[in-house]
Amino acid sequence: MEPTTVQEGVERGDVDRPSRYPARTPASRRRGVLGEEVVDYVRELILTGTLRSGEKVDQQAISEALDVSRSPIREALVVLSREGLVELTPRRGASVARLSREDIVDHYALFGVVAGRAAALAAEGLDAEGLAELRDVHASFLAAGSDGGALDPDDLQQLNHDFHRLINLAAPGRTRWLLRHLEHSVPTSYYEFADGWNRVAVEHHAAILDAIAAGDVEEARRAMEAHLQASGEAAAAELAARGFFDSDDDPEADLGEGVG
Amino acid sequence: MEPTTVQEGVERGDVDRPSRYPARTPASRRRGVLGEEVVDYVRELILTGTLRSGEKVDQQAISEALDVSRSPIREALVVLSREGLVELTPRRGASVARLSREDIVDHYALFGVVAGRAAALAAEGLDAEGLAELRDVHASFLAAGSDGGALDPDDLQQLNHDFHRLINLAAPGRTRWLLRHLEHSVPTSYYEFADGWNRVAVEHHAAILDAIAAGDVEEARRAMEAHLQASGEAAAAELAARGFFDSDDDPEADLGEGVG
DNA sequence: CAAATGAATAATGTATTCAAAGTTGCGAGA
DNA sequence: TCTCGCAACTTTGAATACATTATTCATTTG
Repeated sequence: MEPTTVQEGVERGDVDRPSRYPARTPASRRRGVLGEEVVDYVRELILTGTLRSGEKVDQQAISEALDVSRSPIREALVVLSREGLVELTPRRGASVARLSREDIVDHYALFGVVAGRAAALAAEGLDAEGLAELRDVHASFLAAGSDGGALDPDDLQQLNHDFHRLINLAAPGRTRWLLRHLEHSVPTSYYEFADGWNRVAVEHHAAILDAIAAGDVEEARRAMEAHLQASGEAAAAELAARGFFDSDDDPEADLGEGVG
Repeated sequence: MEPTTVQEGVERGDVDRPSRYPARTPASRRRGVLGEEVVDYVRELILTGTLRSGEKVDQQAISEALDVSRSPIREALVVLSREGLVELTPRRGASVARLSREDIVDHYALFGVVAGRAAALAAEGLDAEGLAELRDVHASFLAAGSDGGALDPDDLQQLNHDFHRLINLAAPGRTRWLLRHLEHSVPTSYYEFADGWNRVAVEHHAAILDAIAAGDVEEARRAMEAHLQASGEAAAAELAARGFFDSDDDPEADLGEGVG
């Protein structure tokens, strides 16, 4: 790339900028997906609360942190703005979207409404094979949950994901497409199986599975909506713990621009 | 532009400045929004059937057509890929998404499910003022529909849009956000009031309005879902007429990859 | 002393350049 | 003649360069 980078002259005391944008250089730097890499990077910064609500997103800082030019960063910011995680203001760049707790809960409610449609369709016409697979995955999930943590969180996350994916397969392509996007633009991986959430999730999944197996369309929809609504509460709690939301009692909150 | 738009997010410090200098946004200022311009341009090319399903999107051609560099074009393609109108393949560029008739119908079904949620919320707690406004808009729409075309399509479109917007105001921010995106990534402006569609729409709107006014949550949801499902059929028909879908009689149809 | 003005600085949006991968077309060999 | 392979051409994706606008900061002025 650029071995002769001009790094001198940056002797200012901005030691906190690199801390907020941790350097990262994955070995798999394939060309053509750099933008996606940046998306994941920034999304994680936002969802983990490193970048606070309303804060300006510094393109150059990301550029230096990931050793990537601003072109893919710009594209990533466009993606994130479509996900609703950042706001683009024409000549003023990107800032972290001001999502309230209500927004998160609402997001999951939407998620539930759409996933409920998928569940209803699954209850209507899921073939025997699909149902068997679904039972299988649920059994594993159930076992893992009862063991009290025999599997690591990643596996639980995978099982949870598989459960939903199998159901969503019953839905048409566009529904699955929207579900993918709704899932990605909000935390699903980190929080979900902390505490006793997997216990709750297992029960929810059981209810959903039963309804689908019984061909009870309305109940499948209702159970799925309830499940994701509860997930929303869990997600909101987790995000709050991370300092994702604006806190009035936080005096250090105004790091960047004094907004409101 | 549109004085009826709900402006949100513009929270620049000085809110009430008793100034004699009214704000003005010159249309000539097209810097910083070039990407949006390209988005609209390409989207129209796709939705009008000029760019056919599966066809490659030529960045250089757009660049020359709009006299714009490839940077904003690239960003526009990212936006369109998030809307599901184009597909980005890592080193092979962008191609028009292969949306089937089923996809369009499904898209509107999703639209209906989400809008149905908004309608349900409206039925739950729309204030008197909002309800009055809604009745007002509907009355205008009804009159225009009965006249048999006294207003031009743009005005009808505007009234239709207002009707839905007023209902959606009862929903939380994220629901409105998703509805906006669902609306934009599919034809809503061109087809809707051709033929006798406005007659049908008026009836649907009446049913929705009645349910909301009566506070019948379930009926409001059902009526809204039915309305958008019907809209989906109309949209699919219009798109088919434009040659949007792959036609079997077109031997040049299979240009790209076969998508399972 | 506060507010306002203007220059200096930084950051953004867009254009342009560059390297790498894809695509195409032609010729050699079976 | 058909197929495979190689080289020239295209196009993409990323980096860099440039022009314009936002922001900061010191100075001035009432």
